Amino acid sequence: MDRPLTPKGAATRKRIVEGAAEVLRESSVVDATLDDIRRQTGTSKSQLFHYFPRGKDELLLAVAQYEADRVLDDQQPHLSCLTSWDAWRRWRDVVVERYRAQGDTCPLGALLLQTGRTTPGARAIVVTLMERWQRELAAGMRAMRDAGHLPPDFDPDQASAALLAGIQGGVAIMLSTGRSTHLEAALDTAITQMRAAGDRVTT
Amino acid sequence: MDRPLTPKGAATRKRIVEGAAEVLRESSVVDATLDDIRRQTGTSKSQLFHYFPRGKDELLLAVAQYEADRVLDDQQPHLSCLTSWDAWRRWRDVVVERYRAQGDTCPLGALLLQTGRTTPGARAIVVTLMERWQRELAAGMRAMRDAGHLPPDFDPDQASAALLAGIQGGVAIMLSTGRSTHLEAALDTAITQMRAAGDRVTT
DNA sequence: CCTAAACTGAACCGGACAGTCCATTCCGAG
DNA sequence: CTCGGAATGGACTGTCCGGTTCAGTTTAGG
Repeated sequence: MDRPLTPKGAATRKRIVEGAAEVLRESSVVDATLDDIRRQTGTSKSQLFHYFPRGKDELLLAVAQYEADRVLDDQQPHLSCLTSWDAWRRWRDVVVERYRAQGDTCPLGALLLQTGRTTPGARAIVVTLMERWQRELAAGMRAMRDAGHLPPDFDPDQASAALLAGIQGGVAIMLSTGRSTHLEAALDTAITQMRAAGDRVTT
Repeated sequence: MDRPLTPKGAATRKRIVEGAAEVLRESSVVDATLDDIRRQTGTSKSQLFHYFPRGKDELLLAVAQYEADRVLDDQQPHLSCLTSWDAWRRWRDVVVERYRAQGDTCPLGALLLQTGRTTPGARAIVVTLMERWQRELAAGMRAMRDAGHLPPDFDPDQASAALLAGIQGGVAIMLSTGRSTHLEAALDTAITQMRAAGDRVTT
């Protein structure tokens, strides 16, 4: 991650990453070759290795990081202000829509399987993504609790962990079935459960 | 899937599938070569193509089916008799233990990513697995409802979908983090939620 | 301009690996 | 015993693809 060099070469690097991401989305990771990426990005082999000296794995890792960043960005600004039931509902809709649009490709998952989960780099990307994601959810839950919409004994840590798991599984199932029912069920039951707990406190 | 031929050559086929499954578990799918499988199973190239004429994909698909069958088998007999809170708890423990033991390999997921989700065969395997799994969960919930442990307006279809999603996501997260916290959170909140609903009916 | 360094392009290499081919062995039926 | 087909072994091959090399071109600073 040394970057002493980059006037406009940085733009090229960015173009490579984004182009590679596009290639990896439409074709499976196993099928995608460096030549495909080269063609798509209008670059050549040597550039790929110029910007990613350690080869394909390094490039894939960069793409993985790029995709990971997009995951949370795509949920903004809703994810960061889950302070009302209405906000939760809007966020839910955004998540469902985002993954429904993504269809049956899971760029991140495929990438990480390719580079190998054992690779510390790959592991780190997904771990920090999950941590940040869950932290946002838990923060929203705490806000709701502090505002009195949830009972004081509500456990945001466990609830956010369960919700995150439900989202991941819902997306995974959608990849195979093509239906978003499980993702919606996971989101809806989680929110319904919270509202039920909230009703109990107001009663 | 023509099987007019197999006195005890079928045993060889079985040996190949099981040996291949073993290989695929310890090494990633991308790394595993036919030679690895050949070596592990004590067979030769020609046999692999004799029993799986359509090549590696056909073999991988057979292994995927084998792994898929194991998933539910490993949860028996608990999965099929979720008729008491105690049974639910036991099942929960079995699931957590099973996946914790499996560690950071996901044979099925890796296989399906390799053969491609678009392949009708691969899709079918995972879809039917999910359907059967969810049906078992929903059956357990209905049994609990009929026994009066859950309120009549409890929706087993949605709840089982959400629970299944939570399990899948919990396992997926465990693959990257190595921690089973999310899987446990998903299971525990689902069961806790059911018990809370049940308490409401008895009150 | 000029020159050095950053950048680009394309031909090339070497290894790995799925799949083929044929020779050999095994086994059961007649 | 023997004949035929199934089962097996293993060498061989064609291809694909990550990675290298090097010669050519643009860019920036003086």
